[in-house]
Amino acid sequence: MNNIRVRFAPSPTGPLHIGGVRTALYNYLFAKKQGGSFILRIEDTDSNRFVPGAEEYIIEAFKWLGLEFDEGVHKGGPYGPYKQSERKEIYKRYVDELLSKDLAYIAFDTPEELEKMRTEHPNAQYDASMRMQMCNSLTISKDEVEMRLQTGEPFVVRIKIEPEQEIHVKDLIRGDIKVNSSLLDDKVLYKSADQLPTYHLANIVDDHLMKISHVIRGEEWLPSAPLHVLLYRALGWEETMPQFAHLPLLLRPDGNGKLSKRDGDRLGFPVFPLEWTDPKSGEKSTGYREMGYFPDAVVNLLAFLGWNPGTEQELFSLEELVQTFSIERVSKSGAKFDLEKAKWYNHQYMLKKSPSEVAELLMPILKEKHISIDSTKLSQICDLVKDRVNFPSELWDQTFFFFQAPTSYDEKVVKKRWSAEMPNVLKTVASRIQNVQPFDAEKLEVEIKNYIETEQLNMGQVMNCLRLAMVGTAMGPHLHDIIELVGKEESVRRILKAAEEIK
RNA sequence: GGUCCGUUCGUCUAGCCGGCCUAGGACAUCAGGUUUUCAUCCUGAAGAUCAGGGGUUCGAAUCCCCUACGGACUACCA
Repeated sequence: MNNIRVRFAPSPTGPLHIGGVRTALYNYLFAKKQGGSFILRIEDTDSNRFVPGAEEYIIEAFKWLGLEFDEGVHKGGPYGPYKQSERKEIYKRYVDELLSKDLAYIAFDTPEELEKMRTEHPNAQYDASMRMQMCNSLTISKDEVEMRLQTGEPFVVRIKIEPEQEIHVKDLIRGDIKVNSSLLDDKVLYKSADQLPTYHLANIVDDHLMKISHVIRGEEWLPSAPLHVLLYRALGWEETMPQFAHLPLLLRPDGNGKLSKRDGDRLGFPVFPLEWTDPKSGEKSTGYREMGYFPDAVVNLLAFLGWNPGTEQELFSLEELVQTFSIERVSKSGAKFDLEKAKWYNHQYMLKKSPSEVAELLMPILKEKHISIDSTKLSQICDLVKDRVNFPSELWDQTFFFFQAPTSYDEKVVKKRWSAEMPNVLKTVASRIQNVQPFDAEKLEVEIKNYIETEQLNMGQVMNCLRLAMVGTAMGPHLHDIIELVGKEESVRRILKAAEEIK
């Protein structure tokens, strides 16, 4: 382990959004490429928004994706605790330090007073130009501050931003960003109500204490990055400040805007890695896992939403991504999620699976239908159809005829291919295949083709009618393979039945 | 409104330290081919005047400026 340390720091306010998963993935790839550490920290400084189950969900999601943390809430580590609500005392120390250094101040303004200030001065913010008109330790006497504190009056601590300073944020993806400090407001760092810091302070303190070397996070944090730089400076940590990289956002597939849960529901793709049931409303949202996406496919497709290797290779395992990833190749503009490409990725990973792995995917569906089958045979079946499906759920539609006889015959195909002599042709085929030894695709093909050719029948017509008998419609893998796997007895039965029933 | 970030085929993007770009690849689309069928697969086509306008230069998608558009942020949320 070297000194590269990155963290993924979600707040447990609900299920993990797929954009968050991508942020975590980029953090992971960045760290692992350099042999660094990947840390999970839970940012639960907003007690009002806590959602039960969210933390467990996050951990399970990464387990499914195969992204393993080196340190974190669920496995500890040398820089714990990794949950901000358990670090109250730590933050308090630094709040006091900022206060004593006069780099922050105590404010007593009520929500109503703040509201009033904002309506009276529409373009104003709580900053150097405004703070002397507000109720805080800068405007009231020391004694009064003391008295208010004694009586337990709620307060917040705000950072005291020095105006007219030029702040530089160095971003690994976007380069140097300059902002004048006058544009920043005196952000709340700490609230007495729950004795917790806000994101900004907790974030800086934790990243410093946990020796985070690189902060890789979503673009929505870019506007507050200058504030963070100022906080590092105020705490005397600017020398060891982590490097920043702000990732482009994941956008909705149609129109513009940030990807949201609603888009997923409307357009039919998941925005969450795993299924999530809202504990309050009971509303259920599907996940990639439940839709039949493979974790390595999700990792692969997410990696390519905003990054590419610069070569023409598009299929990467997690290990290959680790080797190839570089933060410099992350693009600057937002990426729209493309459902079709997502399906294609899943298909590619379906193709990579062995017949027995695909059989494992089909097994639960068969079990549900009370169908039992020899596992070697099932593997053979799956080998025949795996290149025809994107998701495990499509497997049944491609294989049902191996397990049960068709219950109806596709009228279109009947109309196109059937003729008066077909019943007799089928009967002859049925009797001919009785004697095929061994009963395999190769021998069956010879026998059937031989018959069609010597009798000078129409190959397309006979084969399609035979398929109609075996499958019920014009689809599926090579017919001889189907007949072999369905078996002699059942195949003959189906062919004779079709000869009787199709008119 | 203000601040910051962004803008190459429908989508993800390559290219961006200027000439090899008549802008490359992938997904999707369409057309052929393979196949007894459907799917896969193979081949090909169509698809971007590089957001628009000005510069700089012998030469710009690539550098600079302006405009437009999009997004994020603008909470005692993260």
